[in-house]
Amino acid sequence: MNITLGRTEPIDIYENVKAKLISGALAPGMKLKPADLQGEYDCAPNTIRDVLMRLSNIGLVEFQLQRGFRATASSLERRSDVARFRILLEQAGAVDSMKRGGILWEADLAAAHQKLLHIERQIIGIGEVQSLLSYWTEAEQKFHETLISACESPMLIETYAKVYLQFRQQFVGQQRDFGANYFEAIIEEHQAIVDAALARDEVRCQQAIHEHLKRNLQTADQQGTGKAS
Amino acid sequence: MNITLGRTEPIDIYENVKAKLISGALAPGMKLKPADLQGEYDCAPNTIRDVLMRLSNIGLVEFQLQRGFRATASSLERRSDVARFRILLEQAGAVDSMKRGGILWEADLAAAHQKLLHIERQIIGIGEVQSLLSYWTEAEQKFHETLISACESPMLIETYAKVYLQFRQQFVGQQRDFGANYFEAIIEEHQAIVDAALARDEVRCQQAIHEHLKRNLQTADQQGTGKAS
DNA sequence: ATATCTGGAATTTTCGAAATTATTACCTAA
DNA sequence: TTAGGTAATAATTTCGAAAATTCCAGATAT
Repeated sequence: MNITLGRTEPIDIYENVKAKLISGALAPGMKLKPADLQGEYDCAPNTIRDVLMRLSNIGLVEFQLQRGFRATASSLERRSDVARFRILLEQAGAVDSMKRGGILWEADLAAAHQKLLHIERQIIGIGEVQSLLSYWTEAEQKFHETLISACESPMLIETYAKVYLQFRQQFVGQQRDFGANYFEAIIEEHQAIVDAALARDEVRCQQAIHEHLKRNLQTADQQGTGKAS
Repeated sequence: MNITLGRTEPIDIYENVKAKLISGALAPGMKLKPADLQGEYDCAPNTIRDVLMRLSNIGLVEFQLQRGFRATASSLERRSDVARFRILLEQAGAVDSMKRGGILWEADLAAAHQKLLHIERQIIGIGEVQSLLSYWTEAEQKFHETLISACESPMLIETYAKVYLQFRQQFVGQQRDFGANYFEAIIEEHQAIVDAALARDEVRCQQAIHEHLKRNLQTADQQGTGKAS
C-alpha cells in the first residue's frame, strides 16, 4: 500500500528497525541518530525518536537522557550476563510449566519440537545454513517459548521474550561456527530438553537447558581478565 | 528553584509522575492523558508523552499503540504474578550473592538490615506507621537490593529493581493491615533472611524469602475460580 | 430487541522548527 | 607541553499546531 509515496508507516518503521537490530544490520554499540534514520524512512526526526524509545523498552536500544540512543552494546560480560539470565528464566518457566501444563502444553511442545527438528535435519542434509536460517531462528524461538508457555506467569513470559531477543542481538555477528556437527549437537540438546519436559523430570530438564546454553557463558580461561591492576 | 516560572523540568516531571504512580495518587488502571497532566506541569503534551513512554520502560505505565497510556492495572492475578516473579528473582540473586559476595557484601547487608531493623522497632514503639512510612519503604528497598547486589548480574539487578517498583504499585491502596503485630512478623522475616544469607545457607535463605513474600501470592481459597464451566 | 451504520467530539500521533544541551576544536595561560 | 577555558558545532529535547485515528452516541435497518 502507499505506492505513490516512499513514506513508511510508523508501525513498519518499528518492525524494520527492530529486525535490523536483531540481524546486526544496525550493529551493537552503534549510535542511532534520529536525523540519520530519518532519510531512510522519509519521516520527521521525532517519529524515529518515538520508535527508538519504544525499542528501548525491549532492551534492543539503550537510551540515555540528553545523550540519545545507541544499539545495545555487545561485550563478553554482557553476553555472559544475558545467557545466565536466560537460563534462569527458562529453567524457572519450564519447571512451572511441567507443574501446571496439561495435555495441550505437551502437544504444543511436541509439535514445536518436531518442526524445529525437521528444519535442523534439512540443514544438515544440504550441508548449508544460510538458506534456512530465518526458518530455523523462528522455529527455535517458538520452541523455547512453548517450553515455558504453561508457567502461567505473564511477567515471566514477557520478560523471557525480551531476553531472547537481546540474546540474539548479542550473539549475532559473533558468528558462532555453524560448521561441522554444530547442528547435530543442537539437535541432541533440544531432544534432551523435550524428553525431560514431557517426562516431567524437573531436575533433568533444568540440566538440559543449562547444557544447551552453557557454551554462551563466560569460559574459564576468559575469566579473571577483567580485574587487572 | 525556578521561582519566576511555574514550569517544571522534564526530569522532575518524570520523578514526580513516577512517585504518584507508586504512591497510588495516580491509581492503577487510570487513563493517563498527556493533555490533562500538561496543565499540572505547564509544558507541551509531547513532553508528557515522552515521560510516560519512559515510565512504560519500568512497567509502571502500560502503552498501547493508538490507545495511549494507562497506569498499570492492578488485579489479584497480577499481584500474584508480580509477587511470584519477585520471589524468583530475589531467590536467584541471593543465592548467587552468597556464592560470589565477599566480606564487603556481608558488611553492606548487615548495615542495611540494621538500619531497617531500627526503623521497624521505632514504628512498633510509637505504635503508628504513617510518620515513618517513607523511611521504612526506602530502607526496605535498600535491604532487598543489597541482598542481591553481589550476584554480578546487571540484568538481574536491573530487572529486580523494576519488579520491586511494580510490586509497590500493585499493593498500594491495597492497604494491607499494618495493624497489631504486622511489623513484629516482618522483623522476624527479615532477620531470617539475613541470618541465612550471612551463614551462606542457600536453601534456608530461599525459604526465608518465600516466607517473607508468600502472603502476597494468590491464596488457596481464591484459586480454581478461573477454570469454570 | 439486537445489530450495524453514521457523524461528531475527543484523543493520539506526527510534524518541522526553535530552544536547550552536549561535544568538539581551538586558543590562551601556566 | 599541558591544562583549563571559551567559542563553534552538532545533537537532543521541547514545543504547539495539523493530521490521523479512535471513541461515543444516536439513528437506521434487520
